[in-house]
Amino acid sequence: MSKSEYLAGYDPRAYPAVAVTVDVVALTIIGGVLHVLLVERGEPPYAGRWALPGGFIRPGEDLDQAALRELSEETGMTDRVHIEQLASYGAPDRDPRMRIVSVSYLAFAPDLPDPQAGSDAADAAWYGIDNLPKLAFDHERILGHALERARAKLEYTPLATAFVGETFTISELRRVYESVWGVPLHAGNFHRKILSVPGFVESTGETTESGGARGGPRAKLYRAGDARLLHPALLRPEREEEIR
Amino acid sequence: MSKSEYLAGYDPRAYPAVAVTVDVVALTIIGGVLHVLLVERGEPPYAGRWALPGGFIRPGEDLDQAALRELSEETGMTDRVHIEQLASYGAPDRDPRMRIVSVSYLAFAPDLPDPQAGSDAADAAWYGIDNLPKLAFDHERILGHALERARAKLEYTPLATAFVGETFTISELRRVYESVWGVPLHAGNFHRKILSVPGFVESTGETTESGGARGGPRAKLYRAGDARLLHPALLRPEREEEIR
DNA sequence: AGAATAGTGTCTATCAGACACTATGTC
DNA sequence: GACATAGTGTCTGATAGACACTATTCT
Repeated sequence: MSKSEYLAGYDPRAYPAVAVTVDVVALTIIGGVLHVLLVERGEPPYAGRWALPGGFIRPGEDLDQAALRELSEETGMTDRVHIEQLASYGAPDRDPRMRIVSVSYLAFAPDLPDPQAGSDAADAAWYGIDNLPKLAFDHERILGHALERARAKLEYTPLATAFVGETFTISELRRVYESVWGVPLHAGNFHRKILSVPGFVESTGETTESGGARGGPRAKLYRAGDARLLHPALLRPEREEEIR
Repeated sequence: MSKSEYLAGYDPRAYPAVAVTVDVVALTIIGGVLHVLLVERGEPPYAGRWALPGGFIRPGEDLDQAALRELSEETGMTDRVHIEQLASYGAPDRDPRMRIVSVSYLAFAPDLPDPQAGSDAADAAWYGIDNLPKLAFDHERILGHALERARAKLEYTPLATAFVGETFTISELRRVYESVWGVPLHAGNFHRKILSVPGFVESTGETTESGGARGGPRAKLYRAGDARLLHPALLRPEREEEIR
């Protein structure tokens, strides 16, 4: 069959159906450690294995809507949730049931409630990023890509404010960066840097009710500013190993 | 129907089929101007309208493979082509025929041959980025996202070397940046900056056969180095308007 | 000769990071 | 009192960008 015949006669409806799913990498910070939301699968394939929450898109539903729905089914949250699309995965054998193309999403939220298991999941829980179980499908790869994206976006967008409350201190913001990047940052320099980026944070004029748990003065409170990009960016410390 | 019943009974095969396509934003530089590959649609919907090259994924084919196939059908090129995935688009009404989720790809190549129209396309041509026709579907949106991604990736990856030949001069590389970013750059500072980024380019020891068309000394030739990330990055000049 | 280009020298304002220090709070 | 934290001062090395200049090659 020539290329022309192949193309002219190609009709997707003549082939086995393709299904499209969304998989959500939902991140939050618990006790200073980055956590990801996982569900324990109740049905084959991979029954009993942990996986990213996700599911099939429904008729009339846009991809973003599907991701937000899947997330709210597990967490109940729809407010103050930042969600954005990541990559899509379509290896022919990535799901043993049928051809499935999955669109992955990244979500961030502050102090999330305990997750609720959906009916297709036996359980749902937040897992510390350094304490992950083996995941179903190609979800480890998806999670890896999502983490790298999250780390990079902290550098040049005000994304970190999505991990904290409506108002926050500079130290709280610093702990977000430290948790996601996994490196300690210099408190003094970080403080100055944040305040020097136009539109990143704006002062509320208030301070915390009391000092820190282990002492220290009351900290000034800030809220997210109107910047969509940070300029100059907050660059991660040198990562020589990633360059080549 | 409760959430549980809905989820437990949900079977994608019970719903109208979803089709998955790939759409490729292929960029090259012709005469110092960034160009994008477009095809003129031969069949409804949008017959006669220009669109991004693309098509349905085939059984057994990964997404990346599908994108490369679509690109080679129009250009005949498979070598020295950089291709990478961008976003996916799945608005329920983005194609009038049926539910179609499209995965977009970005491709770059140097001095491409004239495009060949596939049988599903009436024509194929390179369009200057400032001289585009009205596009079919949501392809203007896809193209906009692709351009922004390409511009950003020039900053922190050696992607520019994908637009030039195997060996190139620093000036050729500068013209890539100027074409894609659409701004003039300072030749002297650019030169020094490129050579200061470890692994971006490496000298071949050769020079051009002759000086430039309008005079000037022979330029040293370089080839792409082994860096995957540029550090420090080559930042675009200030873009105040994009920050908020 | 005149013009354009390759490549280098140099200066300045800015910035990241190191270090130090004060003030304020908790235990 | 001991200790941790918030926030600021200051210094240094690196860098981006402006400007200048020389050498080379084309028309």
